[in-house]
Order: sequence, then structure tokens, then C-alpha cells
Amino acid sequence: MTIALPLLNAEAGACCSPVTDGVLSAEEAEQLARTFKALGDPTRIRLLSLIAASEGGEACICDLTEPVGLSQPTVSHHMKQLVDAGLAEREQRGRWAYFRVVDAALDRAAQALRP
Amino acid sequence: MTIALPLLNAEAGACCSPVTDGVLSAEEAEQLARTFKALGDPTRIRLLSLIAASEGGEACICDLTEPVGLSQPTVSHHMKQLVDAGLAEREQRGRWAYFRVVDAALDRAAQALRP
DNA sequence: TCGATGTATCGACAGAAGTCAATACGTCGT
DNA sequence: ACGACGTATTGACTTCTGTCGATACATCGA
Repeated sequence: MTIALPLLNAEAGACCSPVTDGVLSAEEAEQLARTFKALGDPTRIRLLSLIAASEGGEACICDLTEPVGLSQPTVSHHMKQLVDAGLAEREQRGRWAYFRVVDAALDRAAQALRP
Repeated sequence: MTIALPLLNAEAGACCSPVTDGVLSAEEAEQLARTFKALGDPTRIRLLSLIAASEGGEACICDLTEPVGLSQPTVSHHMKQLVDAGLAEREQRGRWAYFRVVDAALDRAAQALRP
């Protein structure tokens, strides 16, 4: 049973509210939802995939535009979403902006789903 | 490095395409995005949390409406989303509809994020 | 300094998504 | 058979989201 939503078990020694017991608070739920929402678009999933599969684990917008088949502004927009959600990080190097996947963020998300 | 997007490594013996190598296909990305999109709403996260924390691991709409603070139709709508995404399952028992969390689906989602 | 190049931002637009009140549907008890 | 009750569906509305073209910004090379 603990296989299911561990995110739910917000316990850690302290205790709880009347009805909702061991249930995610509204804030915790919102934070998690933000992460999953960023992952909830096929293009962004592919972008993360492409970056992670790139040599060095990083890629610039110019590398991503063509494989994804979308315009440069759109790809830039999606990358901003991913960065804002903490799933990717950006580093300006010369005229290029290099993006990397934030493994820890993916780990946290995964950990919320399974104990 | 394998900590990052394992979803990306679509390898399993067979091999690949020109540019995109070891990268998620469009279909795989869409399937994953569907799951994460369903998880991308704070209300739905809380619903899953509430259900998983309920005794017996199941709950009916009437149990969920009040804790979530939304109307019955809205809760019903969200539960449908979760069921359609395979994250919850529904069982009609008398006049009540009981919902359970599908642990395997959460596991699959988590597995896509970490190897 | 100037032009070229890689990114980000802006404005706009179509479509999706969350929400509710009203209502329809099913099931139980009487 | 009928009324009560739990749930689903419909219709409507607002807000959010993905997308693009045009344009602004920043950095490098000549």
C-alpha cells in the first residue's frame, strides 16, 4: 500500500488536521502540481529527453529547434517553463544558452510518486 | 548521468534514428505527458492523496468534495480525468462510486523520471 | 563600430482546461 | 412505483496555454 502516493504521507513525527490526516497540504499539492504541469507537455518531455541524450548532457536552443519541429520562440518558451519549474538550468556561454537537466528535481518528483 | 531522464533512453537492444539517438519518440512523449498532465493540477494531486490516505485506500465522491472545497460536479470531473489517465480506478457499489489509486501507474510515471 | 548570429520578449490568436449551476441518470428503500 | 440520494453530464464562462511572426537584446568576429 505504501507503493501508492507517498506524497500523501506528509507525516514525519508531527501531526495533523481533523478530517485530512496524513494528506498533502494545499501548498505541497501546488508545488508538486507545478512540477508535474511542466512535465505535462509532450514537447517539454522531448526537450528534456533531447538534452539528457546530448553529449555532455547539455544543449542549446539551436540544437533543439529542428528535432522538435517547432519555432525558435516556442522552444525558448518551453525551456523557460522548464527552468522556472526547476527541471532544467540555463547557462549563457557566448551567444549560446546551454541547458541541462536538473536530475535532483526529477528525483524529487519521482520520490513523490513512490516511497 | 543515468539518474536523469531514463525515459529518454528508449534503447533496449534495437537502435535508432539519425539525429535523435536514445531519445523518446513522439508517441512515448505524448503518453508520458498525458500522465503528467493529469498530475499537473493541485486539486487532482490532493484527490489522489485523500484517496490513498482513506481507510481501505478508497473513497467516494461524497468523501472528497468537502476536503477539497469544490463542487460535486467539479470533483467528479477531476476524478474522470484521473481515471482516463489510468491513475485511478472506479468501482460502482450501490449508489456510491468508489475510487482507488492505481499504484502501478504511479510507479510507471516515477520510473520514467529515474532509472 | 557594424553586421551577423543566437535567444528572449511581445502581441496575437485558437484551443484547452477548471469551475459552477442546472439537470439527467441509476440505484436503493419504502 | 415512487421519492430520495449519490453521481455523471451538459452548457456556459473565464482563464490558462501552446504556437507563431515580428522584433528587441546580447554577443562575437571582422
